[in-house]
Amino acid sequence: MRLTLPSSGLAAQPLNPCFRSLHVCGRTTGYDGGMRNHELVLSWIEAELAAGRLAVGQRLPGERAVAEQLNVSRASAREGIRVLEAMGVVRAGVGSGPGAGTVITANPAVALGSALRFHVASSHLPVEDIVQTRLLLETWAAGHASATAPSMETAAALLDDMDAPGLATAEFLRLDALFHVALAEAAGNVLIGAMMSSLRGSIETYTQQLTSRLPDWNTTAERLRAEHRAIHRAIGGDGGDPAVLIAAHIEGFYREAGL
Amino acid sequence: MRLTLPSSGLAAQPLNPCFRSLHVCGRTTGYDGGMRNHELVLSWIEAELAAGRLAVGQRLPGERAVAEQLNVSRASAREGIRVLEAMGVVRAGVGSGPGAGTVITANPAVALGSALRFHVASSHLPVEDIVQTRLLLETWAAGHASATAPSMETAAALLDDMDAPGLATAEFLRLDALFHVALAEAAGNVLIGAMMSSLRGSIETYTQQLTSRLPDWNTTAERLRAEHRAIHRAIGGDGGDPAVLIAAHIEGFYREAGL
DNA sequence: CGTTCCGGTGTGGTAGGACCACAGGGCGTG
DNA sequence: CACGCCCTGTGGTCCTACCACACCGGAACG
Repeated sequence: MRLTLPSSGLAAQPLNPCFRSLHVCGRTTGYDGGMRNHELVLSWIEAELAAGRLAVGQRLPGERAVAEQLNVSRASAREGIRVLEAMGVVRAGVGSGPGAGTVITANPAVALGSALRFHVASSHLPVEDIVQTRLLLETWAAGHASATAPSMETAAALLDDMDAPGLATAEFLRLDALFHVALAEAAGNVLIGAMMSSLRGSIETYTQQLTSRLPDWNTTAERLRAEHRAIHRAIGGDGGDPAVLIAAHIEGFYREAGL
Repeated sequence: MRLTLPSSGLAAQPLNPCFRSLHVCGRTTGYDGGMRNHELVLSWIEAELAAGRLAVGQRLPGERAVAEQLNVSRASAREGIRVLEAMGVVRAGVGSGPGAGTVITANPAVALGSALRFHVASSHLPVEDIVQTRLLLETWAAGHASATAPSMETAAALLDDMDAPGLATAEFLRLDALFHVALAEAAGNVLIGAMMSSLRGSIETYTQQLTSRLPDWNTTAERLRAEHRAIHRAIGGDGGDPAVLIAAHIEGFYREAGL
């Protein structure tokens, strides 16, 4: 239960490694607190990020440079960077010039999304829990959405797109998901927007399966369109409680699909 | 135990172009959809998980075995496994015997937690958003908590621990965090419990800084203890709305600290 | 017969070197 | 001036060889 090194708590287990053995595994300086080498990379980058020496949009030093700087092998540096990529903190690109190399990004949604998918796959995260959470987040977001938020225009455009005749079901659902995410973003909370985005992604296939259980898709789609318009109007201040409307909207869909 | 490759006929054929192109390096004519090799490992394990061939508690094949099976190098296999570890899907342990090797776990909280920390560090995730989200999740959880949930006993024990005289501030905060997480878990939603746990972890240092701005810690601690008891009683049905109480509890703390 | 010790074995962790595919940028040639 | 080739730096991959670790079974000892 080591609470040392508070600024970077990735190392949960001691896992006392091999590097303090005289000179073999490199880094004779020691004092890594039992951290594996790739975690060393993680905590270093976290510190650089927190100190402002690295910022979104900048490029990370090359893998070889990172490895040399931290006295680890390139493989260890790569492992750390790989984790960062999975967390949506960086984006790797080959070649040279702008856009190449490892660039710092800020995409919390990918981190949550992929992790959620895995835990759903391992049957330790019931889909009902995700749906329930989604309902909670969206209801809150609708209640706090600002009519003047830029994403509200995006939402309006998506509504028009969804009116296109002969739209395939999958395409409709995709636009639907984007619409809901746009609403969540209109509340101005980055975290909740990211969570909504991840949640929708992790239950996307599930939602598609649900549509096949509907009695008549066209009728449902028409109703969804109308409800979307009503929610959008309500956020604009045109009568009605957005939170109530969106809660009914979501619950109605799952109920009709036979939840 | 030999795991079989997801049928797909061409498993016998070199799935990896590494063997075609003069036996060097990967993916010349990739039929892997442009997927990097470590992503191949990820999708394979996800498939095995979804198919039930891998389950929580079981051990993953050794890194060397995974590498050979997917026709990738051990380094690539390790990168994939490292990502899984960061997502809380597996846990790596050296040595032999039970507990050693790469064991499948289910710990969504670590994934969200570490990712959140990084995005806070990169200044793309305001702490206020996290606090706001925490308030939302906890209020909901308190309103849906079951008095008979096992974690309610844990919560009660934590309350007693917090009554210990001469408790250090940091230790009190640690117990406090565990208490709130226990309450969230009592609502029975795995995802929300995991999110709460991550959120608390990612703002832990921030909370500790806040305490230094309080006029008198002892007074505040006494008030927090009383409020905790009241919330716990309310969930047990002993009068009062748990959601209202916990919302006031959280908001009160941040207000007193000068939010 | 029980106990202790020691090496074998399999696991993750690490290092280092090598090569490939890619994308620019600079320089040379037309 | 324009075109095209090579040089350079980047991530991506592979291989091989180690180390540290923890169990486990057989050998040696009391």
